[in-house]
Parts: sequence; structure tokens; C-alpha cells
Amino acid sequence: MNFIIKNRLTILYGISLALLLFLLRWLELKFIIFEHSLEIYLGAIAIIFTSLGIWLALNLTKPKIKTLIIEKEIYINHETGFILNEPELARLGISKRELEVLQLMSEGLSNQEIAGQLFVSLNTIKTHSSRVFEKMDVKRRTQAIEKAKKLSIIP
Amino acid sequence: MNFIIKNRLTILYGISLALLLFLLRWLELKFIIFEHSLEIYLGAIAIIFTSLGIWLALNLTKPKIKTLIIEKEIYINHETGFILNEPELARLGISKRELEVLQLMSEGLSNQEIAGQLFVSLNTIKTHSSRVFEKMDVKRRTQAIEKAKKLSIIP
DNA sequence: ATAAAAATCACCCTAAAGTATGAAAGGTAA
DNA sequence: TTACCTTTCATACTTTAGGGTGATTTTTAT
Repeated sequence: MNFIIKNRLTILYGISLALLLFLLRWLELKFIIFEHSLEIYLGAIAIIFTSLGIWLALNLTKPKIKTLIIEKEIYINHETGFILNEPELARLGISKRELEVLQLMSEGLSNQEIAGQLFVSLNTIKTHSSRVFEKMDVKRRTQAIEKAKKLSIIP
Repeated sequence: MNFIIKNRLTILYGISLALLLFLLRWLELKFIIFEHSLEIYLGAIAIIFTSLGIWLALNLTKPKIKTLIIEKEIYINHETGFILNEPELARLGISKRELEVLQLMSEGLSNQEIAGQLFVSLNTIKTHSSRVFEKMDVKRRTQAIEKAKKLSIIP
């Protein structure tokens, strides 16, 4: 069964050829018996074999494929994946809350804005930031941000 | 001339067909004069027209176009290679000196330190920074640094 | 040559940032 | 329980940052 399925195209071609030969024989008989003109017979043969040729060419040759390669550029920003450098964080002794304050600082928020966001007083934020600067051994928030980014403590 | 070049394929086909008809006529004459067998004549016609059919099919069919879109991923490396976003810089209207001040700001320097580094007065740096904030539409230096980094104006 | 833009500086004032010190509440580990 | 850390908040003070205004010099472009 598998053999038949695999070679079904070849078998079909064989059957078609056989039928074609029968057709030709029938045309020849008609030509001989009824004494029709030679031209009609020749014309029929020409048409049939031209068709055969076209059919053979279309079905037995592999289709011509013109491959058009279009390169589409996709820009990927792989800065999204941020991995917190926890050992460094532990080494500096920065607490969770302090890190939070540091993060909001790096986003450009003022102490007052950070206080509002974390629902604490301005003084609390000042204390936190002072401790962070002390622990990180920096003098200003801008320095803290710079250093923290270099150390992968903040994104 | 242009007409000939454009339709050269059609003209070629016409000439080929004419030659083919001549060949057939010649074969017919040979068949009648020398009383050769009908089978050879028919065979020749069959072969010629099969070939014609194959040739026609191969040359007149349009190739199938297969479009392959290859997506090429391009990673932007923010860490190593920094490319200054000059169009954005021009759009914001930030001058060379202002950019310098902005850069030193991002490194965590105070206005006084920037003034010392650039050999100008503190007031000059204040003017520059104020202009930068105005042009960048921010309120604080930390915001300016954040935005500038996002816009690839500073590394 | 002249106008526009950039860079420089000064003065005054307010807002924000940062320092110092003290203190109280809550959680955690020895 | 004690000692320690974290988080919270306050007050007082100093320093830095930032806004507004005006002015001069230098550079650049038309």
C-alpha cells in the first residue's frame, strides 16, 4: 500500500500514457476507416502532444522558486533584565527601606516626594538618605546614584 | 527599438513557430515524395510537439516568488559602547558647554566642583544648569541625569 | 558688518539637601 | 531578657541647589 501511495504520480503517468496511445490508435482507425483528411489527424496529434509536453513540464519539473529575503531589523533593549547585586548590598549594610529611598532618588524624586510616596515624614527620608550616604561613603545623592548603578544595586 | 527589446520574447516565439511549420512541411514533402512510412512522420510530429509543449511550459510560466522574512535581532549595548544621540541633543537645543556641565553632574559632582573643573565661577555653572533644566523640562539635577541617560545624551 | 547664540559672571532670594543629635517603637537573635 | 538593628520622627543648623534678573564678552552665522 505504501508503495502505491509513494509512486502514485508515476502510476498516474503510466495510465495517462496508455490512454493516450489508445486515443491515438482510435484516431488512426477513424482516419483509415472513414478516410478523413490527413491534416485533421496531424493537427490532433500536434495538439495532444503539445498539451502532453506542457503537462509534463508543469508537473514533472520542480517549481521555480524565487526566494526574496527581506531582513527585518528588530531592536531589543536588554537593559530590562536587572539583577540586584545582593552581596554588595549586604557588604555595604544597606537596609530594605534605605534601598527603596535610594531607588526613588535615582528616579529623580525630591526628598519631599519620596516621603509622600512612602507615607513617611520628610525627616525620615533625610535620615535614611544620610545613612545611605554614610554607608556608601559618598557626599551627595548624585554620587550615591552613580555608585549604586555601577555596583548594580539599582537598575 | 524599445518595442523590439520589450517584445523580443514574443517575436522569438513567432520565428520559432514559423521555422517549425517549415520543418513540418519539409517532413510532409519527404513523406509524399519518398513514400516513407506514416509512423516515422507521426513520431517526428509527436516528438516535436511534445518538445514544443515542454519548452513553452518552461519558458512561459512565471516563477513562483517565495518571500522569506528573516528577522535580524540587534542588541543595543548601553554599557560598553556609548553613542551620543545628537539629533535629540539638537532637538533640545543643548550647547556643548551645557552638555559638559550635565555630564559632570551625572558623575556626582557639586556645582562648586564642576566650576573648579571647568575653571569658571559657581554662578556660571548655576546659569548653565538652570538652562539645561529649562531645556530638558525638569526640575532637579537628578531628573536631568535620569532623562539624559534615557535619551542617550550622556553615558 | 551685524544679528543671534553661547558663554561668562554677579546679586539676591527661596527651596531643597544634607549634618548633627536625640529619641521612641518594633522586630530579631543570642 | 538583653542587646542590636531598623524604622520612624523631631529640632536646629549649615550647605547646596535652583530661580529670577541683568549684564558683558566671545563666538558663530547670515
